[in-house]
Amino acid sequence: MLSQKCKYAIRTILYLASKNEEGEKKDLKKISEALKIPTPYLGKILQELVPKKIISSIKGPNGGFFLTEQNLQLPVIKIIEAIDGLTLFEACGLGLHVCSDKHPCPIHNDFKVARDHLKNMFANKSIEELAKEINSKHFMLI
Amino acid sequence: MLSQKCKYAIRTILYLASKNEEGEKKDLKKISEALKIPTPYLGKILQELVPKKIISSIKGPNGGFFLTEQNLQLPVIKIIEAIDGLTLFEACGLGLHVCSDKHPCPIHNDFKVARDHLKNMFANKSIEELAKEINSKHFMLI
DNA sequence: AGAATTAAAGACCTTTTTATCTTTTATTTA
DNA sequence: TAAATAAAAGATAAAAAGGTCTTTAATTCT
Ligand code: FES
Ligand code: FES
Repeated sequence: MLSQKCKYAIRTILYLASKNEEGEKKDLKKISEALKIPTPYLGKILQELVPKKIISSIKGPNGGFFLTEQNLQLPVIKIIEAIDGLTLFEACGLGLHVCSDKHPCPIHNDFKVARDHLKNMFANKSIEELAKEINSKHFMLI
Repeated sequence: MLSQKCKYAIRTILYLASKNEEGEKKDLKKISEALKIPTPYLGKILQELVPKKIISSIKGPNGGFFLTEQNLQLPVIKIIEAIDGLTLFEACGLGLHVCSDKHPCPIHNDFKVARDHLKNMFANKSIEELAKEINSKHFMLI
C-alpha cells in the first residue's frame, strides 16, 4: 500500500505535530527512538522532506526537526505525494497502463470506490487536525 | 497495492476464465503475448499456482494452462492469498505492528473502511462471476 | 576562537522484487 | 519409436527498496 519510507514519514510528522506545543524541536535520535525507526534511514527520509517544505529543520545544538504553522496546514496527502507520488490513487488495480471509465479493467468500478475513499481521507485531513485527534482521542503512533 | 506478480496472475486467470468455452487450453506464449506480460516471468508465476490448485495445466503438444470447474469457483481473493498473502487486508496502514480497534493508529477508522471494501470485493466475487462480467460488459484485460 | 551538537550529503551494503535463460520432464502424434 | 511440443525446474541477473556508515557543514555555547 504505502511504502515503508512513506509510513515512517507520516508517523514522524504526526509525532512532531502532536508534540508541537511551543514549536518544540526534536532531534533525529529522539524521534527514531520514540517511534522505533532505524536512525540513519529516518535521517535520509527527513532530509528529503525539508527542501520539499513538508517539514522544517535547524542545525546545531538545540536544533532538530519541527513543523511550522505552514507545515501543519498541509493535508496528509502532501507527505505521500512527496515520497511515493500519487500513482497509488491513480493507477489501475490490476496494473493496466491507464485507469479510466472509458477503459475499465474488471475490478475498476469497485476498486475506484475504495481508492477514492483512501484518497479523500488523506486529502481532506490536515496534519494539524489529525494531530489534534491524536491528542484528544487515544491514537497510537507505535 | 497488489504486487506486479499478483496483478499478472489475476489478469491471466481472468483471461483464461473469460475464454473458458469448452475447457479451452492456452499455452504460456499465447497468454503472455495476449496480455503483454514477459513470457519467462509469467511461466514462473503460473508454475507456482498449479500445485496450489488455483489453475490447472497439462504438458506436451496441445497442452497448456486452463481452469477446471473447481478453479472457476474460487473467489479472486484466493489468487491474492496464494501470491501476496492476506497482509494487505490485515496490516495497519501506517505500519504499526498490529492493527486493531484496541490499538488504533490515527488513520485506523477510515483506513479500515477502505481496506474492508477492497477485501469484500475480492472475497465475494468468484473468478467465474467476474469472467462472465468481462464477457457481457466490456471490461479490458490489457 | 574552540568545542560540542546536530542536520546534510554521499558512498556503500543487503534484501526483495522483477525478470531472463537453460535444461529437464511429460505428453502427443506421426 | 522418434520427433515435436509444452510445462517444470533451477540457476542467474537486473532493478528497486530498505538500511548503514562516514564525512562535511552549520549553529550554539563556553
Ligand atoms: S482500470 Fe483498473 S482500476 Fe481502473
Ligand atoms: S492500526 Fe493502523 S490501520 Fe488499524
